[in-house]
Amino acid sequence: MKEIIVTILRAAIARAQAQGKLSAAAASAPIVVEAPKDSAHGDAASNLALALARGEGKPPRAIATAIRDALVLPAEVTEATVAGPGFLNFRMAPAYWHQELKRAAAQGRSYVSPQIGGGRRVQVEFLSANPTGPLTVGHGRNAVLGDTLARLFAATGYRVTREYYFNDGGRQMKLLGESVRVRYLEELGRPAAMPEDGYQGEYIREIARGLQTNHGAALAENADPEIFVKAAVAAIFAEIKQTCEKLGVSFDVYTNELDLMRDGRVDAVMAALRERGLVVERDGAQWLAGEKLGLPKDQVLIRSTGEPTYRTPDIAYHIDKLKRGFELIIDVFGADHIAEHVGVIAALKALGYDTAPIRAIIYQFVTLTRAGEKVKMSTRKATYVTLDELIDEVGVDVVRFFFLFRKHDSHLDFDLELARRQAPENPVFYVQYAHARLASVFREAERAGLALPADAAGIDLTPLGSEELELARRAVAFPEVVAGAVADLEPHRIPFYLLELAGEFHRYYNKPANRIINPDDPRLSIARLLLARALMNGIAGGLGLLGVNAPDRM
RNA sequence: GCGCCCGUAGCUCAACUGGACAGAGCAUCGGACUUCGGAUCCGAGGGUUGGGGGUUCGAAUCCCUCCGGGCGCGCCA
Repeated sequence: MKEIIVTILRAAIARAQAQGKLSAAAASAPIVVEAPKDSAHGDAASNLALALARGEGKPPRAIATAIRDALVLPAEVTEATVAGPGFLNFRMAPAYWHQELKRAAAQGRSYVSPQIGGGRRVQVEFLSANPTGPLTVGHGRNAVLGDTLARLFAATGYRVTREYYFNDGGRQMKLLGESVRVRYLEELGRPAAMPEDGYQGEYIREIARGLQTNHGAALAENADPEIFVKAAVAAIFAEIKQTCEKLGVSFDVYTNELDLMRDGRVDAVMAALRERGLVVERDGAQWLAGEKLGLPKDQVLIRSTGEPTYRTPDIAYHIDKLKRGFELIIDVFGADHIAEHVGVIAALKALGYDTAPIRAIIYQFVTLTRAGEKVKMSTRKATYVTLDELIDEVGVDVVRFFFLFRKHDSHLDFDLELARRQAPENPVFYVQYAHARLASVFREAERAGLALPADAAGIDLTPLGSEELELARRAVAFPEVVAGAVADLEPHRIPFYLLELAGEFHRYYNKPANRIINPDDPRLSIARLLLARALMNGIAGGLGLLGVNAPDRM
């Protein structure tokens, strides 16, 4: 639709120029066409005349009128009017919507995904939780955001690599191993002192018990600390992967810090930074020269112990990603890591890399609410709620939908009470119910001996009224919503759109006059069934992009 | 103190990235068809978009400033 309008507008500008009604400069103006939110303003609208007003030195409405007079409308467009301050509004012919509707019905749920990727390669790095404990609710937002972005890219014709990066070389790992060792000794009846920042969770004790089962008391003395670390990492990763599987989240590649350190890429980063005079030595440690990079302060790259901080491998990792030739590199992380990311990008730039392919999607924190009360989430305390527990409590569909039902910039308040409710005020069920209803209509149609012909092309859609064309218009706009969500990395637009589409359907469905199945009027019934098919494809397709089920019965 | 994000209806959040009258859900109040699923629908009240200035045809959106909240400012990640 937008393409059609842009084309005729461009032609109209040229004609108006030939008549001397517009200046030559007008041709270079970008033409923006959008679907107005209020359908009274037509099917498509352009602010072209408003945008040109300044350059042309004429009132917007006069320009709009000149353009309208120069328009030659093709058959698909029935009307072009000047409205409001100078908008050009267009109305499409019913036949246009009929054709689009048939396409949406025939293509199945994939009609919602425009093929805009062109096979370009995208890497999405997300979750990237270090194996120090079970996934938290906050990790859940990360996992669902990253996974859904990956699904969106894959569905729209990109080649996607889903990647999980974790730090297994740093101080935290030592602390983890030591925590396990302390619990292990305790299990053997030899109380030991837990390090100050040690991991206190019950899962540490379970890992320790496992070691006791397998090794008895053999690890009590002179054991390689690595044994404790490895046991912990293996056990915790197994649990993380299980939770991800439950959530419908998967990865293609796991990358770890230790490999980057062992094969010299971290050293290479240090050498390159040093070469450019970006490393200063102080207190026995190596620092990244912050001021030279426009950073607020210096940041440690190599500790005085000679071990790198997390920062240096992270730079090496991003270099690796850039070298792998992705056209788009997405980093998904929480707001607490933003300063770190800024530092990595600054370092990459200083080393001469083009960081344009890298785009960060930074989400704000998640709070849990139950009956209006905030649920405290502390790793140390017993009030700790794991992602696993959350999924068990409310189900995968609800978890995924709720995490996506906010712009990533916004704080997310997860209302457990609402999430548990299997009722209309729960948006997940509202959308799923629309799908189940539609499925039920098709079951009913079968009983009534009505079925859509395999080839939709021959179906007569002229019985559809204006209310039905409104629904069609909404359903057919879905691919543009998806395209926008991908371009701007804003998956939240999809659940919001789905809610609107489902709402419009529910309203339509509830009017007795709109009975889809009408044995007395098979022509009307078939036309409405085609509309129903398109709506069903849209809802199922949209939920599919989110990794949420579209049930036929509830 | 400095940096980033946020502030929209009583609550939780949208607003197509500068467009037309700022919209949904929850909560509150009042209603609905004897046929396709009432997990639905219709209606009502509720707003100076935190305050103030600016930019322009036009601002919730951009700029400045103040107020309030979150996160960060580790030889943790």
